[in-house]
Amino acid sequence: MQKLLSNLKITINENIFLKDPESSDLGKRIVENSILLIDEIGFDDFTFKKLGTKIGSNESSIYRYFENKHNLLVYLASWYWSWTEYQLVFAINNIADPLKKLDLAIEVLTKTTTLDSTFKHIDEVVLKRIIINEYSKSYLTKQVDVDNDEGYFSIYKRLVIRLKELIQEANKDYKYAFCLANTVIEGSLHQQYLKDHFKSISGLKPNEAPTEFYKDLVFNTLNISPNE
Amino acid sequence: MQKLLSNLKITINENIFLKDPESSDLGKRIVENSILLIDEIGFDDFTFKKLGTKIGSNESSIYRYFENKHNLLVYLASWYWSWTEYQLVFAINNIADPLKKLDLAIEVLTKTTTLDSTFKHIDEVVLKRIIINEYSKSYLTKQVDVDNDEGYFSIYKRLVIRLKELIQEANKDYKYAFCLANTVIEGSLHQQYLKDHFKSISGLKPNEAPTEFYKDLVFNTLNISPNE
DNA sequence: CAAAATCGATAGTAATACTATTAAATTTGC
DNA sequence: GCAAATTTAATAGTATTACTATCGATTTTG
Repeated sequence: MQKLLSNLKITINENIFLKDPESSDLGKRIVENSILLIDEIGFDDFTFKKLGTKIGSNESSIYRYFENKHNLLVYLASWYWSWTEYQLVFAINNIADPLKKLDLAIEVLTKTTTLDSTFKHIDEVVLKRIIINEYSKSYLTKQVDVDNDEGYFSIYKRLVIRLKELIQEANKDYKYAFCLANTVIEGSLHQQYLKDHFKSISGLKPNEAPTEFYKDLVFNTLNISPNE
Repeated sequence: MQKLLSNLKITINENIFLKDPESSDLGKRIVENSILLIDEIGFDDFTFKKLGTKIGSNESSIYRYFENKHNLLVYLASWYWSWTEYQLVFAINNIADPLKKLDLAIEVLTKTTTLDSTFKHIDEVVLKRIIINEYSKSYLTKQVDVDNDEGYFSIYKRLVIRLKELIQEANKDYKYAFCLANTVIEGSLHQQYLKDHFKSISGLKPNEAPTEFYKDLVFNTLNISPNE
């Protein structure tokens, strides 16, 4: 995708990190290479020691940026959802028709991710793979309620609320707008996981995004159809 | 729920365990108490050592039943999905109308779980909570493709295929039967998780199951409605 | 240019996720 | 009913993880 804004900065809740990784070269290398390393060996086998070796730095230095690897994952996820939110906002900006807005929103939220050159140190395609493979591990924990109170998931929740409002705008009488919004956002990740690892029960072809499925699902459920 | 069959035995793929936990008293205590302990402290903090202490047995004895805690989780999940499959099969048995069958299937797959007295050593209500909180960790791993080849997820996949066929029976022309089947089964777990931990974006009330949402979703999407 | 902040290196700890061995207890097979 | 086979408990041990603490050396900044 092309640049949306040349000086766009993604802002992440300060509770998530100890020192802002955007504030130094080392911080950016931590973020950049943690994405590559988690993609390579998986979050479960990922350690700060291995990351330190990869970036030619020390384990203890990484601990000065993030309390632990869990918080680093929350940081990466927040970055991804914030980036996605920007795309959503730009996509529907200046569009008046609620159905067209909803159509574009589903498009942004379910399509295959492409590289955004605005952020040099972040590979969005690889990051998306991490979100698909690891995102649920960031909240399926015993500390989820504490983390939630700290605001760790506020960007994600804001995105769900945005989609919920677009759904409600498109059909004022629909009773399950929140459930449907969650279905599209989280479900889309799951469908993409199935495509790669559970082919026999996935309804998607190797290079297909679940976009058409979700558009059909949402517009039929709301009993409306988007004006083309 | 009442007994379906008094001598029902849930059969689990032999690759998942080293020694069948149903074959001994210790094995049953391992299964029974692992459910309670995982629910209590979460899968991430759960260890065989802690389980050994809880059942007054030894870590090394548990390792004779399961290679590691990951396989134990796969075992518990297989048990849950197999049990769910039985409920589904019995619910739609002898029903001819495809729409009524689909309606009952959604009911079974999305409703709140209640205790089944057929299995004395397994608390299905607690097990369901584990499935909601931990199931995705059983496949979001780097070994997922190997595990899949070993048949670790075959019961789950069979359940998705059953629902897909019911969907297709209800509407022969619908193009996304697999995507929709996955949406109902996996999505239902996610909606129940949100209800407990992300209230502000959950569309469900504290004691509400997502059943009505999914019935509305499926029947509107398929452009049909169940005959009552 | 001095003070403050940052970083790398090293060391250390408790816990985890196992494996191996051995002896005691229990089950079974005849 | 007893010997053989199996199962279990107990102990010990290993490599790795997930940190914390300390301490110079280097870099940044005011």
